Amino acid sequence: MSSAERAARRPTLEAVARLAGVGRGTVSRVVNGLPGVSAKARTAVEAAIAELNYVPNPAARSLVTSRTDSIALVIPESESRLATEPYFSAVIRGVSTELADTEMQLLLILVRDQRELDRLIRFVEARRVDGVLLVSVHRDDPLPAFLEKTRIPTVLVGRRSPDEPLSHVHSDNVGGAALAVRHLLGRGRTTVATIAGPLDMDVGHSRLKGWRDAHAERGVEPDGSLIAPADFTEEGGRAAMRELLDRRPDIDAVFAASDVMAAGALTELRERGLRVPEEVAVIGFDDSIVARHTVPPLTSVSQPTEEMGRAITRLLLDEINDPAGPRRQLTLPTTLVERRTT
Amino acid sequence: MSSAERAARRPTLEAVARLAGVGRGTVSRVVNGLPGVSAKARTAVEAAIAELNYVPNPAARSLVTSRTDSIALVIPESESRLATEPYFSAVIRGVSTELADTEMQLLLILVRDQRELDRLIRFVEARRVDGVLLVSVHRDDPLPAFLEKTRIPTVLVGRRSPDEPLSHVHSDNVGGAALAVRHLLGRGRTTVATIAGPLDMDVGHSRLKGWRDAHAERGVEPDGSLIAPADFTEEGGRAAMRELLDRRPDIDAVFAASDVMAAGALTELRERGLRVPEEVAVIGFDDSIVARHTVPPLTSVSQPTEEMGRAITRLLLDEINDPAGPRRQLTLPTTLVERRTT
DNA sequence: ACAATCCATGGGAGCGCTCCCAAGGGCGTT
DNA sequence: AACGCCCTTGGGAGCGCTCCCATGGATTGT
Repeated sequence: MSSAERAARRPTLEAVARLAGVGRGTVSRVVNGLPGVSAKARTAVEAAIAELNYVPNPAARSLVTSRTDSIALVIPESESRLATEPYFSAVIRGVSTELADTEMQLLLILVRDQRELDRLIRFVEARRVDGVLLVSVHRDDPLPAFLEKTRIPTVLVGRRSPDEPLSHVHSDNVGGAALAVRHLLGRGRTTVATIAGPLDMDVGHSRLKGWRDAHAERGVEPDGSLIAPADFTEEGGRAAMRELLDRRPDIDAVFAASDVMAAGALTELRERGLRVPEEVAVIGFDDSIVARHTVPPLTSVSQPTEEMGRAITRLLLDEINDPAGPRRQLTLPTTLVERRTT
Repeated sequence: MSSAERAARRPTLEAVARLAGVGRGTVSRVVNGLPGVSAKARTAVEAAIAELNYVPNPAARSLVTSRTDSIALVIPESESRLATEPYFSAVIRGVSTELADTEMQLLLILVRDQRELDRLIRFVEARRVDGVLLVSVHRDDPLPAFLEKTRIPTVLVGRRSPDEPLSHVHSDNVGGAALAVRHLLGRGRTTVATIAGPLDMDVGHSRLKGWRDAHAERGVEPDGSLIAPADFTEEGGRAAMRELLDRRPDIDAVFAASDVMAAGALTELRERGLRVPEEVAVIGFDDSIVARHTVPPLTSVSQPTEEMGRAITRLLLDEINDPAGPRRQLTLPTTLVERRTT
């Protein structure tokens, strides 16, 4: 059976070398696009590769180079968010696009409980990827620290705090939020509340800071009763809106730190019979598809989500190629997209 | 530097064997949970593994076993759909959940253009995964045929046609559609149009068939003017609704083959001042989050998307373990979720 | 024309693991 | 007491590739 097995087996470098009448080294050089191969040899090898339909065995390559040619995208989020947030899809698309002209592959790892976390840790320790992209970081998330310790190339989307040491990409959350609030204030709204994101995340803090900054520019110190933090979910946004309205019936505008939360707020406003935007103006953040679907369509701060996916990928590939280099970071601009809620 | 390098390098099986005072074979047996190891040897090996923090090198293992311990989830869709369809996220969650107590990893591969397709083909030919999950199959998609030819374990979500030879999982599209239309007809609606899915996909056909079946049960042969196919996008749904209304102003109900298309239809109805559900009732399909967000909230046929993700994964793992066995297939039930559009 | 270079080339060594077989030790049987 | 069996064990061979070095031929300079 040995010869039959051998026939069924995929061709190896060796087989190509024999057929092309050259040595293994030469084939390897051709396959990897390395210099130092004569035109004649290259042609012969290429013909042999085509004839045998040769494809290199990645495991064998990986064993000696100790590269895996793949990166992991880690999404540490509860069920609900991945379901709701078009944000993640956009990032995935960006990553995939940037990877398209690479030989790198994308591993998707959802971390929703301890079991999945352990699995990820084992995985990274086995160095089954060359680098890690981590989306949605919480202030005290143990994961970034773990990755840092392991010294595996890592790029975060977002950051734990303003002085994040790891490479990361984030959008100009402070600026974007200020943009939104400035817009509201500039149109005569006087009592602008905010549904903040989780305050254990830098996005939460930064968007809240933007809200504060815009007020400060006008010399006003907004009251704490105008702030209600929520958890980026729709139900959370709705509850926050309810709380805000109960506390401050005089609210005439709301800046929500995400579209999904804004959608929840809109539901609450509708329920209470408050007209949007006449009585209460609303602005969201993310400019996701939900913003186009609310009634009325939601004015929102747009961040280039897909571009963020591309950016983190680029930075990660850089870092993989030069792990000793400095950490990379990038802030992407935000813009205001006006629709009907303002 | 050789000794320094050696020190920095991760521990190998050999190192564990030395420390435990046993042979490589014994360590390998312990690591892989194989029988034929004495309790004493097992204990010694486990201690050594813990002390060295040993993690097996997957590339070395893969080289000899020619398994990769990973599967690919292939999503061959245009930008727009991945963005819009919560469907994909749900499937991903299901897959990930099912994989959680496995050592298998998930590779996500988006195939949006020829370049990405070529890349996928190379990838599968290099056998960089043990199996493939393919979502969203079109009738003449070359991919299933390619996978079949390559003889790599494959499970489809959906099917090319009712006699799909490859393993697959799909929901009861015919039954679900019939459920919806029966509901409409049962409530006194007389002119039930349908916005069909792409007719080059089995889902498109099957849901259309369900619409026909429910009419047939009542002995009516619905007119072709009540059918408008679209492409599962919101804009497509809206255009189809427009067309339908222009053709048949007497329509008093619409069954859309997806929630996203139903959302488009609602927009068009609102624009025309037609009240939902009073003048026109609407039912969607998928019961995705968009169904909860339309105004009014959309009645929809629910399919267990996350369960589909789990199911395809189970079937794929089966098929990987027993590639010679018969092809697997599974039909999952659908239910009607009533909201405010009926 | 001869030496000094340079470039293309072949192939040995080795990456870390699994597979498998031969060997050793303990036990039961007659 | 001698033999046979079974279970545990160690380690050689080999998976397919890259890395690197020694070799030989062609090229250039004087």
